[in-house]
Amino acid sequence: MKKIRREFFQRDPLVCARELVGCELVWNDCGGIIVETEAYSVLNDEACHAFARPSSREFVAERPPGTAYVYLNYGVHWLLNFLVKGGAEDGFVLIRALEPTRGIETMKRRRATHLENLCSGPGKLTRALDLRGDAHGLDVFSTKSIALFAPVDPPSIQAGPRIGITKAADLPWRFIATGSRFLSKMGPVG
DNA sequence: TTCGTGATAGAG
DNA sequence: TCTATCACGAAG
Repeated sequence: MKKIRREFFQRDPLVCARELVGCELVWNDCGGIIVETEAYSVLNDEACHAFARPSSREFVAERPPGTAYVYLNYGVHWLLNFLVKGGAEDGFVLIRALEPTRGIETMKRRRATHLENLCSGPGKLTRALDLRGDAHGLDVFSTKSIALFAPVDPPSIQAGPRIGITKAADLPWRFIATGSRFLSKMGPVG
């Protein structure tokens, strides 16, 4: 496992989203292999926060690529994204599911459920990791508590439409590790 | 299928 | 102030 570099996030959101699948995400003592992501672009993507939110556009302008963008959804769930900028387009990658690898017992204590269900959703994984709003704005490349590692053997990846959104729902901007048992929705591409 | 929950933005 | 909206999950 090799730590990924900042240049990783200086490409198109779609490329970043695709290549983050297979990477290991570590938050303090817990973590897992990313098996599902979604790309969001600040350009012409109505589903992206930056489309309608000035504070989000400001975040994009002021922060370096690789910054964690964490927000509360539906008043209940924290969702983890990474800022992508410096390529042809700026955007975000939403982390949607993990295959748990580290701190599994700790995560199970937080989320009393079996392994396949532990991090199989964007709100579930932040809960399992105990990652909350105070992680918002942390730079992956200068913060000890958060880290990303590149895979030794990149997995086979499939693309499909994003989940749970109403705007621009037709774009195939969701990426999954083929055949993973740890996805937010089952089936090849949801 | 429903419903809770809270930050945000834009209207009044 | 108030209200609509939102990339979800769990119970039932």
